[in-house]
Amino acid sequence: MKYSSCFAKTFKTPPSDSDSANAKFLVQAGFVDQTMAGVYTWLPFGLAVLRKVEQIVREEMNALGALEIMMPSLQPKEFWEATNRWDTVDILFKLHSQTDKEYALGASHEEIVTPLALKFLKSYKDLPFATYQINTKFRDELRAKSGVLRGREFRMKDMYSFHTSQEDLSAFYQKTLEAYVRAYNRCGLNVKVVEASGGIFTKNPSHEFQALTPAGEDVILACGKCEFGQNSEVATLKEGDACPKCGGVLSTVKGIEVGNIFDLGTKYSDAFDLNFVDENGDRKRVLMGCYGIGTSRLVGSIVEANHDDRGMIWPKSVAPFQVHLITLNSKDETVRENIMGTADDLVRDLEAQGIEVLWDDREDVAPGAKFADADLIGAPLRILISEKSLKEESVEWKERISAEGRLVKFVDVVEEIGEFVKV
RNA sequence: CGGGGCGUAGCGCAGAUGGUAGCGCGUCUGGUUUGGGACCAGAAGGUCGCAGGUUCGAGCCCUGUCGCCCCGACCA
Repeated sequence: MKYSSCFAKTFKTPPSDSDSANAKFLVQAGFVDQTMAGVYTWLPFGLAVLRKVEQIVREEMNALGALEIMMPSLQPKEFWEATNRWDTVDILFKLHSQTDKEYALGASHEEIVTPLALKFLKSYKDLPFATYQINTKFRDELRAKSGVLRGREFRMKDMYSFHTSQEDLSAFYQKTLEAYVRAYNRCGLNVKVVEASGGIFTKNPSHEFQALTPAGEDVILACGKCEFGQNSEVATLKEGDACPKCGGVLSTVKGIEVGNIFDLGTKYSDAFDLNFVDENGDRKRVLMGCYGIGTSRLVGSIVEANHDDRGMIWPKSVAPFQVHLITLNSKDETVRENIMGTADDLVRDLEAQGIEVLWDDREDVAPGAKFADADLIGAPLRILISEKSLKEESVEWKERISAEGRLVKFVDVVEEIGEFVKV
């Protein structure tokens, strides 16, 4: 993609009214645009990142055997009354139609997925199964804050599982927990699995996934060696204690909650009378689990955990594009055409291999502005073609995470980039 | 919803004691430039969040209202 063809440009000055890194850089770099408090438009670069994050999550859910569906955001009042949540969940957006019917905007989808299961689930032979969606959620938060970390409209993957027995549910719950850790790691995030209040000793366990970053609002006790963590609000342990799992040392760190999983037991199957017939012909309650990842929050968390004072530093796996190509102008007409022609060929070769490139093809822009934009946008690899590099039959190769660049010969560059983008 | 801060050009800001709005960046035109946010000349762009009120006169004073940010309570 040519920078000159993208309508969503970077801003030289960051927005004045934000303090969190994700709000500042995502807006300044033209990844998102704030429509109102807690509501954002995802622009081309931001959407590219969001899609990659969601694809990673999708792959991990598929690997669990879950099937993707899409449930409605506009939801009937009666289902929310059936679970007694219409009047008790205060973050629920409620709206009236022109004929004065009332609806909820989906804050969560137990009220949709459980009646859905009721239509198909009859026998133990239908179990277990899991289904999920990646969709927009609406929650009437009293205070939206911190850029995309807490919006009133946001993206979320929510999965629901259905089981005949507690053993089966617990086993799937554990598999999902492990899949979550893999998904976060693939997104370049270091997470701790934190026992939510009640913890493993209660009948219905719940776990939170905390992305470790100084910008986090939750204080957790985390093991330095394994993924164990405990929310400091419910902690029975303290800093310096031994990790109950691996014996490592526990220390206090800050985290952003990027996921939450619940053993729901029969809470929703009770509300909707969701049963199955077992091997003996007896009617029994279905057991359920639900599992959520805030994917738009995940994007913000990745920025919080991966930036410096000049801009974002995207992990390769979720970068909007792998290569940020810069061409510098020359006063010599022939050299200039050579630079642009070389860049054009390189882009074609890379894109033929499925490697995404942003080419900053602007000609009347000072070099410093292009460097500053590349740092701000944060693609993993910056490739520069100039009169200087042309004389060496090379491009200048500089990774976002390193301070120094080096020259790479034209004949080698496509292959080297091909190697670089793997992993 | 409680507390605090702020709404003036696309972005960032300035506008003593009320007198009819300005700066930087960006944008447009022409020219000169091109390795860390260039330079010269010219130009466009604002019912000062909105609604009332006080006044001869309001960006500025008063009342109300909407919005945004931060802290708190609550949450993926």
